[in-house]
Amino acid sequence: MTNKKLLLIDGNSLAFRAFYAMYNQLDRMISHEGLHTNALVAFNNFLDKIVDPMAPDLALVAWDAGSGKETHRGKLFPEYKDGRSKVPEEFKEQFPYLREMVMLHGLRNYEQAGLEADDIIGTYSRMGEAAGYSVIIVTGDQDLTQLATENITVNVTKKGVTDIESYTPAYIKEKFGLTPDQIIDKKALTGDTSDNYPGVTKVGEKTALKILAEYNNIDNLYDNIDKMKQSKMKDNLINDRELAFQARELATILTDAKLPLPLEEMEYRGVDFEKIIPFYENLDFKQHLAKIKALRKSGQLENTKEFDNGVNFVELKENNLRAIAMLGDKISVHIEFVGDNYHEGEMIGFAIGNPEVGYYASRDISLLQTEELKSVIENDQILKNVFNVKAQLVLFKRLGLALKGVSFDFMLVAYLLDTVANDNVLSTLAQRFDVYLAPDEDIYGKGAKFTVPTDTNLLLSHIAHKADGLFKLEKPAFTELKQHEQTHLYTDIELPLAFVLADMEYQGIKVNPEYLRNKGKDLSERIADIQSAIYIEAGEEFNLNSPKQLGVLLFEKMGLPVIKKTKTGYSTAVDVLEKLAPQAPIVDHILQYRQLAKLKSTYIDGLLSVIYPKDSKIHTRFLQTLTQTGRLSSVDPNLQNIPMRSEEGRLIRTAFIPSHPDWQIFGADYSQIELRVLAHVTGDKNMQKAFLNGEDIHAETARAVFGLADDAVVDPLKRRTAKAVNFGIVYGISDYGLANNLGIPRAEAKRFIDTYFQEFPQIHEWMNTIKTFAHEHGYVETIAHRRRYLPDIQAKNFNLRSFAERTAMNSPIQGSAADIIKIAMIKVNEALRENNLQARMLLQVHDELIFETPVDEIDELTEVVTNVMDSAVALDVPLKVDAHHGDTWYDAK
DNA sequence: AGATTCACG
DNA sequence: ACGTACGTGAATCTA
Repeated sequence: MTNKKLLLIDGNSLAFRAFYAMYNQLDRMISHEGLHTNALVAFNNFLDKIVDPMAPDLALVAWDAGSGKETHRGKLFPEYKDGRSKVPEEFKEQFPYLREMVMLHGLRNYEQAGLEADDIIGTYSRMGEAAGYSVIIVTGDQDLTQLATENITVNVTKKGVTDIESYTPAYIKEKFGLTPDQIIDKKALTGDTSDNYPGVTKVGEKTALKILAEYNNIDNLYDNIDKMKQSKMKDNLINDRELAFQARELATILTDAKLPLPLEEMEYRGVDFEKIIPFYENLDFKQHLAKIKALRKSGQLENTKEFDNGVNFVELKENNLRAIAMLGDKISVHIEFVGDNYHEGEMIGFAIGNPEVGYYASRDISLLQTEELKSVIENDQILKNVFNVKAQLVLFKRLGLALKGVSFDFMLVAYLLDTVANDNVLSTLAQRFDVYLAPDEDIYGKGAKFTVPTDTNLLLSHIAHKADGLFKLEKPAFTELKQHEQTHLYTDIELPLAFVLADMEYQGIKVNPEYLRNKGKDLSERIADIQSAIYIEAGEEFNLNSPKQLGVLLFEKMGLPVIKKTKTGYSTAVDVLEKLAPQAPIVDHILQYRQLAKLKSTYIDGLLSVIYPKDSKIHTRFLQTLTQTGRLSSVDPNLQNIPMRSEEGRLIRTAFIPSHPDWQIFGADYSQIELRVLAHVTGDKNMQKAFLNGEDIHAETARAVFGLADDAVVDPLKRRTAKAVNFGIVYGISDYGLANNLGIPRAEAKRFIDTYFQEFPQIHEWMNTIKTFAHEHGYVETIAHRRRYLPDIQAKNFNLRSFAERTAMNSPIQGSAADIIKIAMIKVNEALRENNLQARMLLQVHDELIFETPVDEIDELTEVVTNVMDSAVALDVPLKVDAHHGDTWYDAK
């Protein structure tokens, strides 16, 4: 059905692009022999990513012979290519290697005296077309688009060498309104500065397109030039008539050159792995060598013609559904969906299977709902490998299925192994384990150009490869997990938590859009009022949302003192504006404007835009594998930063309501969890005693730091100061930071800290111990062995190193608190089920859990939730939980 | 795409 | 002497 393929590559223009695509790497990419390799690396990427997967039947890389002077164009026009800047030495030295690389990738090099690469390509493209081939041209030179026909596609690099724009006659028509032939006429009129031939004076691309739209070609143009209305352009056209016809000749690519090499001699042979290894070694292509090694190990290098033949898959159809039952008790499952948001992203295909039996894949998602598939998906005795279990759980829920038996989630394991290197992308995470999968970008393109391939084989092969990759990854990933002593963390915390989170997200939280809309109207009016007041006070209108324009007004026009600067100019952040407020009434108005504008755009408009009309609910996604500490984060929308601190903002919470009548919102939060964790992990007896006695910890800290009697009443300022010190300790204290926060001199801050450490000596000791541990091991751990690597702990740069040290102190605290609430969530969910409660957990906000519940369950729920939470993990200090409920989230306080 | 600002724990 | 408080996400402006 598909034609045989002839691939023609414009070697010079692509090599040139390759060189400049990685020009910024020039000094970094030097082989041990001192050879620059930037163009070689980029060209090799092009061959790996574009040519090898395409597997053409015939392939040729055409090169220019000599400087261009001896070519037929040079003879026509002696100044041809004069004035070209000299080819850089660093580029020239890579040329011989380029040709060898081409050969080792199984393509033929070709050049011929008197011809340029484009003439070779022009001629062979016509020969190939005549012989019935689909011809694919790849070049960096847009002029070659003149060669496009129904059977000849011209791919022109846009950026770098792998980002390509495909020119077909239809595309050229759409883009320029021209036929491929008219590309030549366009060039005749505009000329070519880089090849040093002029066209018609003052005619550029725009004018040329206009002329051609009217006259079709330059023959017709000059036949009718007398009838053209008098204009400067007409004079130019008449004066430069000769130049135009000369330019046309120069721009015309030969399609009938005499070329001795017959098509049959261009057979594409694929990569010669034997010979390319020493070649890569010589150039220090470490990445590529690793890739080959991995392929060889997995036995994929038997057949060198097919670069990628390791995964067998069969398209699943109605008539072979029965085969699924024969896969056995261990499989990979993967539903592929579009975008990040699995609540709404379109499911475009799936694969299921294992290396022993093979893989079954289909675009037809409804096949998953057949009895044959359902009985496998929902069977918890059939163990499954997946990537991102939470996403797969939600996708299956959307299909009415309950995925069970998941044992290996590569995304979760990879995150636990190294939060720093984690980018949540299967193909890149797999590389760390020497498993090579095509990046999604290679299959779908990226950004606005994302498209699901129409080629079913290509799509299903990609998905099947993912499923297969999970099998290759399982063993090495689990081995490392065990070495880290993180098996418990994975099996008993993160994996079960994913199921809990999937339920919460899928359940969603109900929102009252009416409330938000009314609040929005109110805010709009008030924002408009404040805005006009500000404009009057400023004496001009400007963009209030622009810190830059605001800075000019406040600090230049009004001459207010500059308190803080940012990288780009004056800071206009709250703390700065608050200091300026007494000096000018406008500043206070700006602060009001900022607050209301934030509420309107982020919380009113933002939330309204993510309510699902179907159920009037918001379905956030909790990112389980993102933070460096083990906390969750929440996106689309973020429901972990709904306003609370200001009353005006807190009212937003009124919009969050139960999904049934006679239900309420219920919240339970840990009190001072991080300080309790601090008391536990440091073993500090004084702080532990405060918690064991149920003291107000900040007041107790104040008594210690200010040397007050045990029963002394603590005034609010001292308590506030002590609270800030406590926070500072948790954040990995420094006198500078504390001084800044409290607005006190550094020396005073230092005294607070010194006294604090005297009063809580084991905290001091622990801070030193943990920093030493980080220096020695390069990472720190939580109570559940959650690990955070700190590569900067050895940095020479003071800032980087200090930051790493503070992180070493903070992460075990913040991370252990995260461990605790995660364990609590799993246990709470179990307890709800065991107690036959209808209440549902909806949100987690780091130290609190939000539920919706029937009113008549509230007493029991309070009992169950607080008990489970405060006993989730046994620490050396008690955990305290407070619970609240009300008709809306706002009222649950 | 990066910087700034501000919302939360 | 150095000069940042820890962890996040969204909206907006600017280049």
